[in-house]
Amino acid sequence: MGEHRTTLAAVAARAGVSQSTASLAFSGQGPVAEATRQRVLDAARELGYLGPDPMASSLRRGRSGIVGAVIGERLLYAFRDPVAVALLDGLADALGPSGAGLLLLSGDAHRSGPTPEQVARMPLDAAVFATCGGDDDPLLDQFVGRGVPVVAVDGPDRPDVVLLDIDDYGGSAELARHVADLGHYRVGVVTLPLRLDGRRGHVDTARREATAYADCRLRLAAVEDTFGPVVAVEAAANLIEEGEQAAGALLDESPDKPTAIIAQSDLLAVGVVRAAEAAGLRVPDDLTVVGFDGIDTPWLGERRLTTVIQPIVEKGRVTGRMVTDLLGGTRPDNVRLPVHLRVGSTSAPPPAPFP
Amino acid sequence: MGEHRTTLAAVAARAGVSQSTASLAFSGQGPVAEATRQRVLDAARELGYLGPDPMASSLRRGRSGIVGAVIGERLLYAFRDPVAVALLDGLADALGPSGAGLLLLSGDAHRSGPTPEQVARMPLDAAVFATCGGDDDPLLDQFVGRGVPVVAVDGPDRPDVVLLDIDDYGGSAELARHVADLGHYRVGVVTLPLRLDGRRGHVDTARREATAYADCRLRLAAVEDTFGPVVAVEAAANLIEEGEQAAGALLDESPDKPTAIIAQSDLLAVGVVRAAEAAGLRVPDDLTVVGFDGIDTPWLGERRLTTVIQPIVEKGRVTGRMVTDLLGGTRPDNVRLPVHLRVGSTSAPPPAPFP
DNA sequence: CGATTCGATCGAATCGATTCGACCCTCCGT
DNA sequence: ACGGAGGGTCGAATCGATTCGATCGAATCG
Repeated sequence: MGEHRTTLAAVAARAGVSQSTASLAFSGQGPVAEATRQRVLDAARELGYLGPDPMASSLRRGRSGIVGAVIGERLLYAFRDPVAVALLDGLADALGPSGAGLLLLSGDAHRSGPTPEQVARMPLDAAVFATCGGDDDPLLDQFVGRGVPVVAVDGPDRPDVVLLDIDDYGGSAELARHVADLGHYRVGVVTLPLRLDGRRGHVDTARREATAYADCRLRLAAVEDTFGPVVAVEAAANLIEEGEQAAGALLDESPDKPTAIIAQSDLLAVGVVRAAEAAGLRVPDDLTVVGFDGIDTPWLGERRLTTVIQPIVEKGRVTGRMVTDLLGGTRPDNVRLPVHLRVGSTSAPPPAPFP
Repeated sequence: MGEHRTTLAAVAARAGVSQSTASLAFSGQGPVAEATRQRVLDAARELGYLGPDPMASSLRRGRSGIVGAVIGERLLYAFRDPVAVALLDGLADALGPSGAGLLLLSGDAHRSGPTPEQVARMPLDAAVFATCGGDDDPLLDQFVGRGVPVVAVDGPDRPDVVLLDIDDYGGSAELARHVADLGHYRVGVVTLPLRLDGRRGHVDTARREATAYADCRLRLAAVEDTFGPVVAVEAAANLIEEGEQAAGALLDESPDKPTAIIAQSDLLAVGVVRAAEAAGLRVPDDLTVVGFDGIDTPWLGERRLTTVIQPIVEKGRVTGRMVTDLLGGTRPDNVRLPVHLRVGSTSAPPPAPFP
C-alpha cells in the first residue's frame, strides 16, 4: 500500500514524449508513428505500467463501461429465480459485444446489499430494472435525475424510461380461456408479491388496489375478466415453498374449493402441485394447476406444466440491445414481446361433482 | 445530451459557501454547522443536484465500491451452473454490509463478453476468481499487477493471491472408499473440463498432464489412489447433457463396462443417471452413480444422489468476508473448507456377475 | 485576562488521464 | 518553387470531487 502507482506521465517522461502522445499510443485514438508507439509501449513495460487508470479514464471520458442490473426487488435471492437468471443470461449475451460489464444490484432495500445511496454512487453508464419497480422507485428517480439511461423490464411505464414488457394480459387471458373451456368455473389464483413488503395471504380489495407491479395486476385482471371475481392468495416471494403455502390457504376454502388454481409463475405452480399432492389430490384429475413463464420444471418429473411461455432469454437479449442503443445515443422504442399458451399435462376438466 | 450536469461547485456557489464545505456537507466527513449544511442541501435541491459524481469521486478516493466476480471461465453460461449461482448467492450476501456492488465478469475469452483488455479497464476495488483459472490466467496478472487484491476460489494457489478452497482430495477419497467398500472395482470417471478449450472425450496421459484446474486433478487423483488407474472421460462443460454424453462413452466400453461411475459434479452425475436409464440400466441396482457438490437434484425425483457435500453458499460467504478484509487493508489467511460424504440412493453393491 | 482549544470554513493542491487547438515539418500538386 | 494538406507531436485545459493545511472567531481554562 501507499506507494504511488506508476502513471502515464511517468511513462511519457521515460519514453521522451509528451503525455498526450503517450495517451494516444495507448488508446490508438490518434495518429502516432509506429516507432513512437513502440517506444511508449517499451517504456510502459519497463515501468510495469499496465494501462491507464480506469477511474481517471472514466472521469475524463464520462464512461465507466458498466451497466447496472437491478434485480430482485421482490426476491430474497434473485439467483434462485430461474426467470431472473434466464433474463440475465440473455442480457449478458447481448451486452457482450459492447464490452460492458454487468453490475448486479438488488433493488430491495430490506435485503442486505448496497443501499440506494450507495448504488447511486456507483459509476454506471446505463441501468436495467428487471422485474422491479413501481413508478415511485427512488432508485429509478436517482438514475433518471443523474442522466443515466434506464431500460425497465416489465414496468414501470414512464416517459423518461425505455420499457420492455410482454403481453401479460393477452397471455393470461388465453390461459384463463383454456381453463374455462375445460369446464372450470371455481378457480383460485396464487399471485406473485403485489408490492415489496413481504406480505402473504388472502388479497382483499385494499391490497389489490395497492398493487405496485403492472404485470401482476394485468395477469389477475385477465383472469377476473374471464371468470369474474376470484379468490386470490398472495405469495411473499417467487419460490416453490411460497406456492405450497398459498395453495394450502386456497385448498382450505371448504365450502367452495377451487377446481383449478392459476399461479402467476411456474415456480409457484410447482408449489401448488406439491401442496395438492400432499393433500391427497391428483393433478390434473382432481385439480388443474397452471402457471406462467415457461421455465423448465424438473420438480414435476415427466409432467409438463400448462403455462404461458414468455421468451425470457430473448427478453434479456432485447434488453441488451436496447442498452447498447442507449449507450450509442439513440433511444429505442418501447417493445412488447408476444407470449403463447402451452397446454401441458397439469390441466384437465374438473372432476365430476359426485363420483 | 450535451448540457452540463450541475456540479458541486455550482451548489457551493449558490449556497454561498466554499466547495470544500459543500463537499463536507454531503459526505458528512467533517464538522459542519447544521445551518450551513441545510443551506447546502437546499441549494442542491433547487439546482437538482443529486450528489457527487461517482466517477470523479472514485478517482479522488481511489475506490469505486465495486467488486468484480470472474466466473464461468469453464462455463458457457455460468448462470446455468447451480454451484456458481450458489456461490454468488453467498458472496452477495456477505458483501452486502460493505455496500460493495458485484460486477459479473466472464473469464472466458472465447465467449462473447468483455475482453480481458476491457475488463482491465474497469474500476474494481477487488476481484474474486470463482472456479477459474490456471496460474497463468492473464486476467489474474492484470489484477495483481494493478494492485487489485484478488481472492481465488478453488485455485490457483499463488503467493500474491488469497486462496479459498475445499478439501477436494479428502472428500473424493472418502467417496471412492465408499464405492470401493460396496464392492466395486471397475469404475469410470466423468471429469469436469480439465482446461478451457471445449474438448471432451477420453482422457489420455497427455491430457491428464495438461489439467489446468487443481480441483479436477485432486479429485481424479483421489479416485486413482483408491482404485488404481481408471478410465476417465472429460465433459466439455458442467451440464447435464455433457454428463449424458460422457456416460455414453463410458458405457460403451464393452469388455470391461464399469459397475460404478464417479462424476466430478452433481450435474454431470444427473446426466450419467439419465444416460444409464436410457440404456436400460437401473440405478443403483445395475450401476452406481456418485457425484460431487451436494446441490439439489430435482431431476432425479425422490432419489438422492450419493455425493460429497461442499458448503457452497458458505464458501461464497467466506469469500465475501475475505474481500471485505482485503478492502479493509488486512490480508486474510488462506482457508480450506471441509466437505463430507452423503450416502444417498444412487450407490449400491455391484450386480452379481451371473444373475 | 491571556493563552489554548476546538469548531467551522476556506484555498489550493491533487487524483490520472483525455482531448482540443496550435504548431511544425514533410510531401504533393501545379 | 510555392501554397496547401495532412501526419505527428506537444502544451494546456478539463473532468468533478476530496482533502490537507491554514485561518479566524468563539469558547474554555488556569
